[in-house]
Amino acid sequence: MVILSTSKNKTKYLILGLLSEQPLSGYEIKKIVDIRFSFFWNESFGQIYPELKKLEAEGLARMLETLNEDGKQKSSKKFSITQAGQKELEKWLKEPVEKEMVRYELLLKLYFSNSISGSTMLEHIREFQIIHRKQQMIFDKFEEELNRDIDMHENHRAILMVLNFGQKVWKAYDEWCNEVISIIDQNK
Amino acid sequence: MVILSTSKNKTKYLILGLLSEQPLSGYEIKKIVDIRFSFFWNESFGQIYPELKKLEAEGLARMLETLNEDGKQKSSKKFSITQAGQKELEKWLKEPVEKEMVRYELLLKLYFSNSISGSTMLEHIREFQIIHRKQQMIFDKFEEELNRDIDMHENHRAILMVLNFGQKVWKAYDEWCNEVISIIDQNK
DNA sequence: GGCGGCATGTAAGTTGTTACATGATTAA
DNA sequence: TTAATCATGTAACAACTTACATGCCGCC
Repeated sequence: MVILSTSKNKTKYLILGLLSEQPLSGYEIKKIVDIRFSFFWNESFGQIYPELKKLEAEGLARMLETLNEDGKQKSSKKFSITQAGQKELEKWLKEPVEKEMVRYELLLKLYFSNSISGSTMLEHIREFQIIHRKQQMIFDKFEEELNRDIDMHENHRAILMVLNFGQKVWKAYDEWCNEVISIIDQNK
Repeated sequence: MVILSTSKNKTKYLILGLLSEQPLSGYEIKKIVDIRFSFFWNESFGQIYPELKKLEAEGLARMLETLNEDGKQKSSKKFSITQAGQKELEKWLKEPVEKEMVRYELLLKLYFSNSISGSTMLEHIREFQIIHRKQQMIFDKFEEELNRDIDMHENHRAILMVLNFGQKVWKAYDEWCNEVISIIDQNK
């Protein structure tokens, strides 16, 4: 039995990465991923909460005081990163990037589209285009925001690069949609 | 308890889709996915073999004769699609496309790259670029091949569109890499 | 008083990966 | 004859989703 220690479990590093910026609760982590990362990452509560527990047990994260000044229980449990956690994060950041994982159901359907009518396929592609155009508007808004208060995040420059990836790839999606739509339209 | 029947299990449809073109064995399915679909899909043996069994049990696929003319056992088990299977495939093809799923570890690392040196990040991006340039050459070769024997597959046109998706998106990757590399280089 | 958002958490199920076992055939 | 490739399969595990339970808080 060969033991391989390639760092799978990416949830761990996502959480450590976010905690390295500021203390956060599980709920806040989920919100950030949904809003800012959704175009290249996803996580569910079912992964985040257990992982936070595990990180605490391993000494990579620490739960902050859960009492208010008045002695009452706070509603949310915030976690901060420990030194060991920061070290673990940096170790992962230096490791080679594993192949991204993608699964485009649209392309699968298109590949097999012989079995259905062109107009059905057309609908699928139009739907794809609409959804991704909405995301493009979100990119624009976020980029504008970032350019306005330039020092909101110290990792401002890196965020812009990530955003730019989305912009470029989503633009490619859009152009492809236009091309494919016109091809299918001609052949109807 | 609410039962929702959105067709998850995509392996099923991938197999049905491939079988709708020609009878195939599990091994051949895996090969096709690895070679032709790898840029937008993946499957492992651990999914394919059990799924084939299930499809047969459900009457959506049928195992072909496993004896040669000389009465000896063939080494591979080929499956063909049944009428019920073809119907099931078409049903799925008409259903709305579910959101594609993507996970770019590179972007996650870039987002958190404050914690590491620019040169490490640069290496990651160069590596990403190299890997994807190799894929671009594969796209080119496959496209050329398709344009040569124009009737090799009856779904020739659809395949070209799928390929074109890869071409466009991979080009966007490449341009992004160049930009990001030059930005990081300037700031070193 | 009820609704929506905030907030934490888990149990059950599904999906997907990996390592391993096994054996046939082919090419050097 | 030995290594590679073809070929099938499964068991154990890891990852991930989903539905559900629970309760707070503010506000209309």
